[in-house]
Amino acid sequence: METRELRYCAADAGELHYGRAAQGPGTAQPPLSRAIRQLERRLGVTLLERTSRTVTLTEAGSVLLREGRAALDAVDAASRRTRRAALSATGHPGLVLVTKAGASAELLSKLLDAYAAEPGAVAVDVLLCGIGEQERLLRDGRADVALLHRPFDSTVGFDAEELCTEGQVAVLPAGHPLAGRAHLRMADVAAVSGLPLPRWPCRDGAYPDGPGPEVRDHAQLLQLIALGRAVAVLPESSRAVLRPDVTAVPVLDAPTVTTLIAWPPHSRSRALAGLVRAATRL
Amino acid sequence: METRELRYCAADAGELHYGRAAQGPGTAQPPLSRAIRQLERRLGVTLLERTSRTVTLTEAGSVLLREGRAALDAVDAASRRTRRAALSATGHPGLVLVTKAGASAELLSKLLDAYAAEPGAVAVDVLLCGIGEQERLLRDGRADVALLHRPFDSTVGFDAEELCTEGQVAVLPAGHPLAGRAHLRMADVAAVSGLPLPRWPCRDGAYPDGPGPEVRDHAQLLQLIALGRAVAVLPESSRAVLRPDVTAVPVLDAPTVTTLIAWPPHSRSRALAGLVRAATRL
DNA sequence: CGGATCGATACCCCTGAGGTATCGCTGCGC
DNA sequence: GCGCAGCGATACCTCAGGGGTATCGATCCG
Repeated sequence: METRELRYCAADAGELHYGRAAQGPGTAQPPLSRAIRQLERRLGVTLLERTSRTVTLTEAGSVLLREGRAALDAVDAASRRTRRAALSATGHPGLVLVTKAGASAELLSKLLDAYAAEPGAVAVDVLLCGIGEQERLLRDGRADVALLHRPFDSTVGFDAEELCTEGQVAVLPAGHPLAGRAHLRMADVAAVSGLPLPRWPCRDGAYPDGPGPEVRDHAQLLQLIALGRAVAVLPESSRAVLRPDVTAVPVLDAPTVTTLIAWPPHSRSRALAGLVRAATRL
Repeated sequence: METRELRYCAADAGELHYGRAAQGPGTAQPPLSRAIRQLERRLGVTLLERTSRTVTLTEAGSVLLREGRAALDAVDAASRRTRRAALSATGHPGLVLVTKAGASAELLSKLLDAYAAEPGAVAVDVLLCGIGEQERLLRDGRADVALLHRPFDSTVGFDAEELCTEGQVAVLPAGHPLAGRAHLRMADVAAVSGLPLPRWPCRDGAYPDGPGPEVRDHAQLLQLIALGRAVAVLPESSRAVLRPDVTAVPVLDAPTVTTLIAWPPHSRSRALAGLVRAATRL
């Protein structure tokens, strides 16, 4: 199987429309149509059920979509990491660390300081990304290492070390009746009428149905909270980055959040090992 | 990057000889030479340092070799799993479980029985493989799930659940002076003169240097022990498969062995989930 | 110094991927 | 009910580029 075929197939299975799908890989509709037909013949499998009006994924097609995307990420990672390995040989041995914007800010700066103080430390580029994007960046080689947060992020498929565990706080508008309490329970937060929990986008960018407002990043979220349109439950450490017009109250029975440092399996870079060592020593 | 280029590159980086490397992917030397040159130009990276007599891997080349092999495995897995998904839709929904020959025999049969008794259980093919091969089989899609043993196998890159933990025993010739002891320590085993620990092959099939005999599987190992040419430290559960001419004595301070069930990340098969559930219930 | 070995190059052939035009089918609207 | 619009499949052409053979040029060995 060639990556071209995988790319075509992924585009088509994603769009379920040959014309639009062809624009992604930058080709025309007939080559795409032929390529998928040929791939189906070679595998002996029907990937797409097509009538002259509609295209639907078969069971096998959805497997190929999922596995194929992972494979394409692996191919991209091979090329990116090779290029970066060559760069680092010529004097620019950098690491790219990715984390969610707004999360673990203090931990991150301590980590960067601690690592920079080590002998042989290399430059670390920090990449701030949106919710759930770390996984992809780590898998396709755009990042070397990530800070993840259990239970929100999955460490599946990566190597990881736990760094710290913390409780969560409810973030409320400053003037809210509950804002004066010493602590809350999840039931209290859930029962706040008029302050629904916000909805975060799924991995495909779509939002689940529900009552809360749609949010995409921390700034949006905090603004909505300050406006009295939402309430959120966040790790304690995010207190450090809260605006003055919102208040944080510990939630005793919220699940604890574990911050981890994660990297692709079989990474054998000395710089990465040093960074992980610095992190676990914090 | 096309898989053809990756295949050529992997072959060449593995052989370090264009002529022989060309035989692997079934082509001639000139196309291979050109393909690698072109890949180098496209990536802007020197992969192989070649004189007119010798070929050596650069740092970047070894990164591409490692990452490229992983990517090729992912592509193979995509094609294999797609084919199997199609088969399972037409009535043959099987799982392939891989484990080291001779290990966890009892646990495995209990697991298979327990799973078979569940409603909706599918056929499970058991694949017995050599040391350290499970990882590869799981990664390239030839197997769906594996029984691994920490600390011998790595679970890096997979999802896993721990099943059980056990101590280890020293396996000695039946007539050996230590065979009568109730228990031993690692120091006792190490001090046994004339009975060195055997050497297992590395992932590339080569053996590390050292005094012990080279072994490749359980049968070989037990025969060597029975002959008085080696001693081994194995998990307790292997007692069940020992020959009568060897004796097992618990080693109190040997590292404990954890048996895990592992599967590729993001597997979403109902059958796999059922098998894992049955395993964790044991 | 000549032969052997190995990677690079030149040259040719031909597969096969891409593009344009068009067909055939289907659902929708008037 | 008929025509039109939208979509995937097909036909046909073009040509880039991958494969093969022969050969060159460099290097190591005897």
